[in-house]
Amino acid sequence: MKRLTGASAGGKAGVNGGDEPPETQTIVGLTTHEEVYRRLREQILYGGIKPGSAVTLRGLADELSVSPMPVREAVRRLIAERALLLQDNRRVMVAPMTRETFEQILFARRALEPELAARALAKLTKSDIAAIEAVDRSIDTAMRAGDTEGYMRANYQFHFAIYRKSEAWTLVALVESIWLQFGPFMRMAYGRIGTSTIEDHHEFAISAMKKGSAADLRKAIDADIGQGMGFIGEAVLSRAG
Amino acid sequence: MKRLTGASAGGKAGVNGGDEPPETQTIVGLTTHEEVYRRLREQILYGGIKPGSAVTLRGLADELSVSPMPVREAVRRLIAERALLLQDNRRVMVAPMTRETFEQILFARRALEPELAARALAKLTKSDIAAIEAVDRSIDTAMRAGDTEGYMRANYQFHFAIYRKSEAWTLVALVESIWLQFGPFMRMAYGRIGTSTIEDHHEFAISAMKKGSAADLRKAIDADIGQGMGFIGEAVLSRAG
DNA sequence: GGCTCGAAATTGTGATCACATTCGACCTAG
DNA sequence: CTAGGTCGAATGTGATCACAATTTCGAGCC
Repeated sequence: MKRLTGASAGGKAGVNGGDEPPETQTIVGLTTHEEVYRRLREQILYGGIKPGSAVTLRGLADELSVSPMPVREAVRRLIAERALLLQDNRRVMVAPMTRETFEQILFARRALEPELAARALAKLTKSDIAAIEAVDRSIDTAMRAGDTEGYMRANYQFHFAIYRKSEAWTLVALVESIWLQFGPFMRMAYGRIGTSTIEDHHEFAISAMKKGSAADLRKAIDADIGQGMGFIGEAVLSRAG
Repeated sequence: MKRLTGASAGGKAGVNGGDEPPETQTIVGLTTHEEVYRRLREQILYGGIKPGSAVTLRGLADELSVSPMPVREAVRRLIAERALLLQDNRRVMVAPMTRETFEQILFARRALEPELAARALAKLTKSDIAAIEAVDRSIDTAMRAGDTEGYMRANYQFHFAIYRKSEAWTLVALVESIWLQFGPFMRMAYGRIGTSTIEDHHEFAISAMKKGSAADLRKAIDADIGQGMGFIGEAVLSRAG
């Protein structure tokens, strides 16, 4: 069972966790709900929580050994970002995917992500590109090993390492929200199909970055989106509407 | 001073407000924080809160005669939607506008909103169009009267009456988040320039809807965005970077 | 034996308290 | 008169309690 090591800044009212010395090795300066948020966000993004499965405030609180309060705030935030869905029963779950939602996410990604990559292009240094290449190699490794979560983490890093270089924070935030919404389904898709059949458009993207060609980079990103989302579409939406 | 009339569903622990009979005329079924959220959202969207001005949890709670708790959740949600900004001091304010943010919002609007309108086109009935025309007339009225807030409300209604008809909820949610981010600046812009000089692209949009021409509708919406955002750009960003 | 109804447990929501940090005003020293 | 410092008020964060609504599960009835 994971636990949030030690208390962070802010009010430490009431009894302490108990068995740990104060001032543990946690990254200080973060509020507890922020830490809970990041942890949940990762779990959702990399498929740790299956779509349709419900989460409860007290359950998560126990799991992370914190009080329900910071969990409430983290969950509320994730609901606002559409990573979680608040049902009419006021219960919280990972949102299921419909064909319509899927299609809209695909459109939004194609509209925003190639642009983001193009904006990043001018600001990419040699060492940035080298780092991105390294990430791409770890994608290949994970892919060949059949390590789905590793693949997803690396794939996320690959894309956002580029996008963040654009320094277009407003757009990056929009795209991150979109990724949160289809993350769980990526996991389902690769869990069903496997990672071995993925064709790699990242090579084209990297060579486009090296050439400094915005048009080629847009094309590569767009192709990558189309293929990745195609997988999800086939695997997840084949039977349901 | 506004107040949230009566208590809503959910725990009513401790002493009651005091002076009101139970079961007041409020819309029941809504949680308190949801109601607070909508109220704050409106204030932000229509410029009731000036950019850069700070809001406090207890301040808002007193203003609405609720406990700080639902305000916390509402504010947290608005922060996640980027309508409010959590500073390093952990204080909350309406986000200021920078040239970069402005430019990104403009891009995202142009990428998403014409598409949304085009998707709505097929589902628009005669009566829908008539209703939208009525909203457009109220825009004219407010414009001539110099009623900035009325103009903004009606303008918002005009756009989202169309967009919502697309039933593309995922995309609509993205666009709503974007509108929340530039709402306050629209108010500033019109407060400075006035509403009288606004050219009306809505007529073109309406005639495009009547003709059923998706291409024309896209063009009209795009032109409307360009003009509206141009106003904000000139008025708000003329001096600051 | 399958179904229904009711009691107990679980869950989300709101209120209140506790505390560390930060902001602001007032005061004092130069 | 200005700059620096100190103390009090205000604020965000987390914990705990209270309560209504929903869910869950087991006992009783047909």
